[in-house]
Amino acid sequence: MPAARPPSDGGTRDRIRDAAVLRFARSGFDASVRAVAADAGVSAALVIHHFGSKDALHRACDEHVLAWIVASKRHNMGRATGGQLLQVLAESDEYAPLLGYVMRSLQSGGDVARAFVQHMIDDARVYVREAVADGIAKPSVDEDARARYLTLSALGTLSLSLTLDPPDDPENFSATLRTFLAEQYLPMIEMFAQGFLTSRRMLDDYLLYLSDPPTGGEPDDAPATATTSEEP
Amino acid sequence: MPAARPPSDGGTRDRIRDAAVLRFARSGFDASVRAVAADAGVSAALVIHHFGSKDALHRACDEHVLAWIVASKRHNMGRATGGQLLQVLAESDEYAPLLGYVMRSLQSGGDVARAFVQHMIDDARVYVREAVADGIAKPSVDEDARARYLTLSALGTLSLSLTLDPPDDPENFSATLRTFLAEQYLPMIEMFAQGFLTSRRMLDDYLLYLSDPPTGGEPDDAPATATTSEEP
DNA sequence: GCACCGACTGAACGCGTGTTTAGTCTGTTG
DNA sequence: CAACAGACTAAACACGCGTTCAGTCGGTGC
Repeated sequence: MPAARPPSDGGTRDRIRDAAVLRFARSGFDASVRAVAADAGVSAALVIHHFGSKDALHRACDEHVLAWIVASKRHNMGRATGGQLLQVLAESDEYAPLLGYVMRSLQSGGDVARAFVQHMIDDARVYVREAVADGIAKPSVDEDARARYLTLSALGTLSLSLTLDPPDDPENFSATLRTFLAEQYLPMIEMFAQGFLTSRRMLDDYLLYLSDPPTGGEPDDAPATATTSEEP
Repeated sequence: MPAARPPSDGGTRDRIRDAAVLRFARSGFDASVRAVAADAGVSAALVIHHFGSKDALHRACDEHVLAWIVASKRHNMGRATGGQLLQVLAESDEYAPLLGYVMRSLQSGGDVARAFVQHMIDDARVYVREAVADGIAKPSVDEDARARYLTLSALGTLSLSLTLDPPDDPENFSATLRTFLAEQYLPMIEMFAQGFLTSRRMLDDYLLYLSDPPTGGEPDDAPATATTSEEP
């Protein structure tokens, strides 16, 4: 007979899954089944009974978090521009632990990481296109590549920053994100606003180089009359 | 009696350490002591005999890789600009596995990761300062923050990219890095050359906001007379 | 010769892991 | 009531791990 636990709160299986998401976010995916079980207030055997194996539990957590990502994106659509999406999500204390799970996945790879990043890239593509149409952002030679780079860069910088000095309180993702932005927002926006180089020369040289590759097949547009440019 | 192994090549301890660096780079730091021992052609007990514990072996690998970083930086100084440092290092097949080790550390955190990143930041500071002095790069409001951001951004993007789709052959870092650059070089240099936004407005607004914070203590320079700017 | 020492090994120990087993309890269904 | 089903657990199992133990080898100093 279990002691001081609500006899039927909303499905023991879900409670175990939620506890697992939280524990994985806190301690990484090496956390033991027994630790998850203890968090959920059940025995380790019951975890296996409900999910079959630890791997299957991991997959169930992935699916749950992934479903949440899709749902919350649909809900928050239009409420924030691309750059502030994470911030808006993190503000909600309810969803913060789920973002912790996503950050863990980002460090470990796997399907959630890929799917999450792909969603972010798709969003970025939309936001960037709108920004270009509104005259806020400069156009790019390859919009898809830029959206991908911007996303990988933002998430990679955040992930590496968190890995290098882990936050004191991984639970409160909102505070963690604020700390990160307080450090990186200035150089980031400076880069966005004015770039880094004083001239377009390097870019133009590389574009020329692309249109006249030194080896392999020919490109798909320019007739390529210029060489790799050596005059000033 | 050991069978077909050179009786004295250069110290068994060093051979074990080198094997460990390689194995950790390939399989991560969860690789077992027995696996390292098998790679080195010795027994697991001998590994412990020489290093005391697996943790100590890990630390020895860290120190070795760290020492290599310092030495090779000293050697390669001036041979490459900041952005191409990694590329130059990766070209040398001899050092490629060590870079694999560094990338693993970047994903796992710890002292090597911090020290490596700090070295890269220090280098970036120098290179950026020279670039600004030569008129190649635009000056920044906070040069240190920019050097830090540029480094974290570059390494974070690379690390995340490698985590999301791990290379087929983690051994030769050179090919891996070429693949990465082939995908990301264009949007990267585009960002460096022209930035992203069409106007400095967001940056200037943020600078004004910094000089007149809405709460807490006052800043250290401007007398802060402007509000948070709402006119065009 | 003989004692000593460090390199080195195979076998074992202790522990934590994921998983299985056997069984108890509770609610439902005939 | 009897029979079944599923939630749930304590105990055990099998395994891989880092580490320890007891002992063998080969070289060196006396």
